Amino acid sequence: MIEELRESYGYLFEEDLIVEINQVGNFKEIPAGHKLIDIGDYVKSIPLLISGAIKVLREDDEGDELLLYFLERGDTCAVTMSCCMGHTKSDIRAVAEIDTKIIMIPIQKMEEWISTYKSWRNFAFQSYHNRLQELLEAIDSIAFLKMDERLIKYLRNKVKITKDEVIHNTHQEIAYELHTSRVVISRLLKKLEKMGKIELQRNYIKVLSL
Amino acid sequence: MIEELRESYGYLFEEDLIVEINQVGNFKEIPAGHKLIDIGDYVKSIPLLISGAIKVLREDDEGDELLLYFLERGDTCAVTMSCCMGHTKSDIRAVAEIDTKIIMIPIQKMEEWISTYKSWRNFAFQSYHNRLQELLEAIDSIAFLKMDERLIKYLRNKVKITKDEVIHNTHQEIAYELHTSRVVISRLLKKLEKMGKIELQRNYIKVLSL
DNA sequence: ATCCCTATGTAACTATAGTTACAATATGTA
DNA sequence: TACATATTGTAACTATAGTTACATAGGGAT
Repeated sequence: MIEELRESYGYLFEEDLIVEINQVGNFKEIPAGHKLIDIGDYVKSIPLLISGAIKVLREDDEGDELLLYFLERGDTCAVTMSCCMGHTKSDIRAVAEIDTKIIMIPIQKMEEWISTYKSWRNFAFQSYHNRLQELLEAIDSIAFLKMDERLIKYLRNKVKITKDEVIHNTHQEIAYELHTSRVVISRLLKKLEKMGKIELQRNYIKVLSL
Repeated sequence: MIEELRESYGYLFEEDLIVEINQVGNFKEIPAGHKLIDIGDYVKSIPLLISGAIKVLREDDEGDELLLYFLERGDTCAVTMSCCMGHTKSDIRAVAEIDTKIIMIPIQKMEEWISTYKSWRNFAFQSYHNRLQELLEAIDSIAFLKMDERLIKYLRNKVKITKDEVIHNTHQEIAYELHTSRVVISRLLKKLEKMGKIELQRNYIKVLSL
């Protein structure tokens, strides 16, 4: 397990820190679809991603969702970090998009390392930086793009994250993540199919050229 | 000037740091409407707000804007900080909403203090935390609210930030900040006026009960 | 006063998205 | 096989937002 850690974070952290993460961190394998953190949860540790992908979602009053962004190898969830340090409840939901390996770091260690390891501190700042960028990207999509463009962006991103040109989602699931209705998604997908960009099947979508 | 600094940041920073900020910081008075930072600018210093308010905006491909959030006393712009530390161009625009006093901190000092002053480091993390929250709020508004609700939220916020129940903006200006068209805003404002919530005049809007 | 520019009001229309309703098809299970 | 359930396709309609076009009005400058 320390080899995997070294592989993902060796270029970021000194050996001392890697060893310490290996000691105090809690290695976990998360199956696709499993919920890591929910809205309202008190968070006592933050995840470092070793492999796989985690999607981060926001919820409205009615309980409907909106996909914010994905976390990948080498990422951590700055929003969770932010909750940890502010000792507030989580305001996002995190769900494994594919099978994922993570190391959970307890909050005390996380805060301690900010003082003791410069590389960890830089990592923390860099994570915030990355998350701000992702949120700005999300805002751009929602505020500036129409649903058809958002859908295309979503499909492209899905292929990139899952490394699979076949998207294993129903129209309903896609509608949830884009915070719209199934009928709207079916309509737009059908249009993309007629343009020869995708191929629609039950329970999956094959991306041809987007 | 150090008194104003102490007033706004004394509860956050130790006296040593206050003195140092006073020495290296560049005190500036910004008149309402003045642009502090534009998209694409290289940023070599970050602002600490002493008084007033700064609005932070995002731009789309066509050059149209979207208001993200306001900065107030005790705030700094984490997005700018993030650009500084990543040595990238600014991806937002910052404009004084009202007359504003700030102290500009050069980037080298900012990074130095992260190592030397624990209170500064906490401040930096707290700023990121606050900005993430504001961006999530912005996403909620754009993704989950309809234009009429967004407008009400906007008007309420404007009153709070400017501490003035009279909003000195044209419909066109409001439309820019909400990334919609003037006609839409005029329409919705007229509806609010008919409901007795606001009073419309040329060049300003009086908020009665929102 | 007259002129000009900006701001606002409003109608009519279009475009996009969301909703309702139902048919058709696929897939798994008894 | 027959049935139940989930998924997708589609039409028809409504709601919301964006666009175009033009009228009206305020307020300053000459």
